[in-house]
Formats: sequence, structure tokens, C-alpha cells
Amino acid sequence: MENKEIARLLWETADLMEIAGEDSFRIRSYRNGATAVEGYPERIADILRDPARNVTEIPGIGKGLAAALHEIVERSSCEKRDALLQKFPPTALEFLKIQGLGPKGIALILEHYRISTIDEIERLCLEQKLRVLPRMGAKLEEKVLRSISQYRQRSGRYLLSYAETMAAELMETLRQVPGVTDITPAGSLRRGRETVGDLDLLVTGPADAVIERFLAFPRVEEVLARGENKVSAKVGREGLQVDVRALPPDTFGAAMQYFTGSKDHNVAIRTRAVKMGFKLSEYGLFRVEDESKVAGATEAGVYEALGLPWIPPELRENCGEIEAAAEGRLPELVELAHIRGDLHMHTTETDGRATLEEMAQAALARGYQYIAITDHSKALAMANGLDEARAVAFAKQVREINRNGLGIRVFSGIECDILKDGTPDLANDALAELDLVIFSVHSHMNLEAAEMTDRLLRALECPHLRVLGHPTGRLLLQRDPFPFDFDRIVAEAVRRGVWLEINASPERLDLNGTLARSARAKGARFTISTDAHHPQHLASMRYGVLTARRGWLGPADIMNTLPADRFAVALRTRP
DNA sequence: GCCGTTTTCGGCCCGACTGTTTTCAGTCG
Repeated sequence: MENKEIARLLWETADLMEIAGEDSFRIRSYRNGATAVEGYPERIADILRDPARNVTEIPGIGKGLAAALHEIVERSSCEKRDALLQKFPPTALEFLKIQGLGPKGIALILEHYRISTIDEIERLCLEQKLRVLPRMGAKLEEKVLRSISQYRQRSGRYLLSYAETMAAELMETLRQVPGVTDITPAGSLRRGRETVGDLDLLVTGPADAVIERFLAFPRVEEVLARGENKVSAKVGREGLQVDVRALPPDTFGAAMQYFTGSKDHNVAIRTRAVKMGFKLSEYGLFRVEDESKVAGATEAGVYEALGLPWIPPELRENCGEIEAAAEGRLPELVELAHIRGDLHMHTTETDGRATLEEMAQAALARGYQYIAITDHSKALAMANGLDEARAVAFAKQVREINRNGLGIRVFSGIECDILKDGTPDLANDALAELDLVIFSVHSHMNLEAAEMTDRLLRALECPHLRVLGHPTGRLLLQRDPFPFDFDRIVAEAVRRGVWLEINASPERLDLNGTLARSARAKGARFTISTDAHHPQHLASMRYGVLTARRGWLGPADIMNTLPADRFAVALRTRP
């Protein structure tokens, strides 16, 4: 069992304990344990098996959790979790995802009504049966109804990072089948969309063996369809639908083109093919007059035969990419290799999991020339945010580190909260001491658009502000972006030389591609940063790069593609 | 349940908001 899965079971147990109203500190220990397990560099299962080792050597794991870990690895559950699942339906965990209902509310509802589905909670709201319970009223019923409808809208989609990890696992398995030569994900995953509905895997090789191997994959939960060349199944606990297609090599390119989409892009490409006297399908590009095959083995070949250069998948949304390709003005897109530094990360000084030195080492290992350490400010009390004195003292530590020559340049910074009225959480003289100041909204996200716009405009007035962090505040599949006048904020940011962040955290990807493209058209510049709270999170950079590519951004648009010395100059330069 | 110790108990993060109350519990971040 992998650490991630173990951590998930601990999280679940903690959630159930919360519904059961258990001691909050005990619950926190479970959560701390889960985080420790998730981020641990070795496999917990291996440590447990090794008589010379003891899992209590992991900070956050004591005797109690060590016993739970043994049970979890042996039988995928532990006593505590079993007991709680006797008390509550497993769907209770699902209820926690409805905003407005917390553990206490759920416990109360379960105490009074025998229900087990979200549909039933919806019915209780519609029948006005929540308001009879203590501390519940009409407003809450309304809120829960709204949350349920939002919840339904997003269910059935998965984070890009989740789908990508699953794809990697499956590809690894399928690659072992003798005779398999090519294998690639298609669909929205290949286009780098922020969320993915289902996963398409294309394989060249012996169909029977490929399908057999796929179905033998331990995480296949339910087979939906099985044909000669194609198989469809729900995979993993979350039920992600995976379609695996086995293809002959001479159609691989056409199939990649077809299954990568998007649908709109394909319709436009096919229309172009028809006008040129061709017919394009997943089997190849054919001349209409004699049905002879013109292309199909490679994707580039298909595009070329249509008079186009190969179009990067991230652009295939029929948003001008075909015209641009035809006119030879496809943009040069930013690549992961262009990124020279990461400008947003946290450390143990606030809510990060690793020290300044450890983050710097991890960044160095990724080949970066520089990073900025940007811990939270004091308004984020739950994260132990920095006040002015601590922020300045921490900046001093950063300067020390640079003197010691880690081999990577570390800029001192802050992720300073934008308060409700638009003033920064920290005073100007403290901000002036720091190399890089990010401003972010973390609270009061339900303001009206006009008020939010004023708030952001006010924040932009601060002369020390350099980067607007995760500008729309969205959390994918969880929270919509807060409303504001985007164009106005971009115009003001451009005027003041404030860069816009593309937050690469897979839960955020904020700005998204569409907004980034529109901001670029207005002259905006960007940073791509991971908002890492753990060294492993630095790897999320690729999701940020994908998002930037979907926004048609090139290396010149991204400030952290600059070499360290030029970046340092840019930091000090204002328009 | 973990941790650290002035070491076997006591502390562990907390402020703001909301809707429900009529003084505050629950939720969120």
C-alpha cells in the first residue's frame, strides 16, 4: 500500500472522529499523522516490514498511530475507523464536502433522520425539515441547497494531477505488455485542462494482451464495456472512467489527433479537410476521390497534409489556433525547461512542512537558479502568519543563507493578506525590507464584484506589491472564483508593474489559461509558482506551465524564466 | 494522540463571520 492511500484512510478516520464529536486534539493528531505519512520520502509499508525500523521515528507518529498504521497496511482499515463506520454511513464523509454543513451539523442530521445520500439531504431541505433542528434555520437550508447544486456540477470531474498520476500508473503497467510500442494519454489530459472527465489511453500493440493487462490492474473497480480493441472501466476508488484503445501503428497519429480533441478543434479541422478534398477520421486522412490514405501514422503528418504545422495540444480549443497555424504565427510556448526559479513557497516558519534550507535544497535539485520564500502574514492566524517583526527577522535569515552560499539564490518575500478593505496586512516599512511581495486574498471572498474590485484596486496602490497571488481565489472542484472586474484589475496591474501569478498548485491553477491569455493581450506579465508547502510540491510547476501554455504564453511573458541576475534587476525595476 | 519536559502531565491556533439566538455554536480559513 502506498503512502498516499494510507494517508487517505487516516484523513477519513479523522473526519469520522470529528462527526462523532471526539477530542479535537486527538483528531488533529490523526491529521498530522496523515500529512506526515503522505509526505514521507520512504514507503511506510516498507518501514513497517523492516524489524530494524520503527515508524515512531517519523515525527507525528507515536505509539497509537503506529498501531493504526500496522492495521491499515495489513487490512486497509483500522479498529478506530471500523468502529466509526458502524456508527455512521460511509457517505457521511461525502456530506462534509457540502459547504455550510460541518461535522456537528452532519451528526445532528444523522441523529434525527435516517439518511445516507446527498439526495436525501436535499429533500430534507426542500421539505423544510432542517429548520426544526436546533441552531438550524431557513437560511441554512437555502445555503445547503445551493452547495449541493454546486457539488453536483463538479462531481464527475477530477483534478488534472489526479488523472495524470493515474495515467502514469496505467501506462507503466501497459508498457510491460510485449509488443507495445507507443502509448499516450489523449483527451483533456493531453490538452492540459485543469480538470478531466475521463481518461483516454491510446496504445499500439496486441489488443488482446493490452486489454487483459489493463483488466488485471488491481485498481480496476468495474468494467463498463469490453470490445475487441477497446475497453472501458471505472478505476480507483473515485471511479475515474478510463478508456483504453489498442491501435495499429499506421493509424496512431490520426487516433491521437482525433481523441485529443477538443471536439470544437476537431470539427474545425475536419471542415478544413473536407474543403481540401479529404476526409479525416480516427483511422487516417483520406483523399475523397480515390479513398487513398494520405496520412495517419503520425499526428504531425496529419496536420502537415492539411497545410498546417503541428499544433500543441494545449491550444486545441478552436480559439484561433487553426488560423494562427495556417498563417504561420503559432506562438512560441513556455516550457518547463525555461523556468529558472519558483517565487511562491512556504516553510515551517508558517504553515509549510519543511525548513527554508530544505526548500532551497529541493529547488536546487530541480535545477533552479533562485527561489523566493513567501510565508503568510499575520492575518492568517491559523497558519501562524508573520507579523512585521517576524517577517523582517526572517528576511535576515534569508540573507544569512545567501551568504553561506547554498548554490541557489534565495529572495526574501512574503505572501501578505489583502484585508477586507484592501489594505495590506503588514505595514509598508516591513514590506520595504523584502525582495518580493505577493498580495493574496484569503478571506472575505463573498463580497460583491464592485466591492471586491475596489478592494483589489486599493491593494494595488501599495508601492511594494510585486505579484498578485492566485488572483481569482478559486479552488478547483471546491470553490468558484470570486467576482471582480478582471479587466480593470489587469489594466491597473500593468500600469503599476505588478505581475500576475499563475499559481501552479493543482487545486488552484489560478489564473487559468483563458484569463491569462486575455491579460497578456492587455500587456500583463506573469510569474508561474507552485505555492509549495512541501518540497514535493515544487513538482507541481509543470501544471502551471501547462496552464500558461493554454494561455498562449511564451517564455518572454513569464518573469521567472529570466536568469537570476536579470530577474534581480527586474525585481527592482518599475514602469 | 503526540510531544517535550522545569519529563509521565499539560498544552496543542484562533479570529471573523453567520445565523441562530438572546449570548453563542458552528463553520471557515
